[in-house]
Amino acid sequence: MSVRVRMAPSPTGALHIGGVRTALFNWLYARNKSGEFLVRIENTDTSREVEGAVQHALDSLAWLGLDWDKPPTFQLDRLDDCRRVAEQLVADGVAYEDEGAIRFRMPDEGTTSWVDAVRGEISFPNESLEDLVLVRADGRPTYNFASPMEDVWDGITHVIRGEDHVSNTPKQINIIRAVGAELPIYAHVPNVMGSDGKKLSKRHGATGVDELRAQGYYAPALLNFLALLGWAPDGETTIMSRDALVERFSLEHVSPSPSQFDYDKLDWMNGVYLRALPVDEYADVLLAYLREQDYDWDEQLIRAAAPLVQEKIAKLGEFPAFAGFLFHDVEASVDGDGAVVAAARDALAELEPFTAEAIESALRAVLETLGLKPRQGFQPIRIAVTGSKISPGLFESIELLGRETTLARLSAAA
RNA sequence: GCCCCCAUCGACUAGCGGUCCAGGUCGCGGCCCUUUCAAGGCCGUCGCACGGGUUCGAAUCCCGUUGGGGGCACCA
Repeated sequence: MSVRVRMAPSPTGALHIGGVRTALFNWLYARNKSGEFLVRIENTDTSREVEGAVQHALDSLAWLGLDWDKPPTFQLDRLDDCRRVAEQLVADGVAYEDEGAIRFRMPDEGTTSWVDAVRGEISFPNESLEDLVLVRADGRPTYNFASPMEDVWDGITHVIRGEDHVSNTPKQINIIRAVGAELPIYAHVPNVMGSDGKKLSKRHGATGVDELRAQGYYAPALLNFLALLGWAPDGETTIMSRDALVERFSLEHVSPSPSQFDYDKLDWMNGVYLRALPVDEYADVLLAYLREQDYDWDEQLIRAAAPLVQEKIAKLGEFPAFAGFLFHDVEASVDGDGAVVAAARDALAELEPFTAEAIESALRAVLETLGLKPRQGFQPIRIAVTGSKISPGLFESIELLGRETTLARLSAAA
């Protein structure tokens, strides 16, 4: 039988890091097995639904390059089917009415167990299973009823989900058995924790895919990083393309224990991906990011600045602060006495050609004349021109800025 | 409280009884390079939670302790 998996977000907010990681594992498994990856929206709790959350989740998946094979389905659409099954279960004597709701009669003795694809055998004593509400008094099915039924109807072969669902599994297994359907294989993947080992939350930093995107993380890098959270193909390989990830992914190598989200490592990996891009492509990515963030800066200048920053910044979001001086005025400031700055201005005033190479020679000559070491001499010039102690290469920056602006800033500082 | 699960450097992990006085990556420290910041190069630091077994032999298997996580809704 061909593999079919699904991700099942509830539309209650932005897609969370843990949620995409689970989606990613589903997707990788499906692609690895040449199976299908479905998206199902679990929206039976209408009261908690957030406007636009569905589209938001789909956008996040698409941004990461996770494609789905059929139009997304909605749990609420199967309300009638669920009710019908519940009534049948009542007729069969395995469910009963209780204050307007329908409850499923869980077995009282023995155990319910399954072989989890990532954790091995898991067993629950049936006496710990409460009789479960299948259909609420208002007629809406509950999650623990609708979810397994949809898995059955959709022909889901592998239920790959977060470990918070482990304790739901014995309940769902009993329901599926009661309707006489075949059980899927279950795989419970570990949770993603914050840097202190506690549940990932706002205080750890960005927790939504949209936030990560806004900070300038590059989708392929994030994908790679997320895949390595709780999974590793071997002990050596860390940088893997989408295709390599698909080719090597397996449930057996998914770790059963929770892992911490390490922003430092993500930053490093993002830098690795960004630096590896051909310059043109890097410029495209940078430009697209800035437009997405509503910067209306000149395209040609952005493209020209791209090579100056590619090796310097790990996240696209650093660009405005790092190279913004090319696009807007800076506050005039001096570091020490203005002598070098004034001398630099004079040296550049008539310089031809106004290229990085020529600028470097001219400025080095200035330092030589003044008896300054590069470290001492270039810093005041950098601060005058860029408004910051940290910047892209000075000479290239000056060339890009142009003579007029450069001289104006040097004069203002001197 | 009850139920389930997990346990290798600070972090992500490799390891599925001998090839491990434990390997890779991030981070961290040092040095080199250097116009700042990065990047890069070299070197280094740090770990099998603890206690019992099993075995000729255990990071690897079993039991317990401790610690951590998840769950106990007419939420998903």
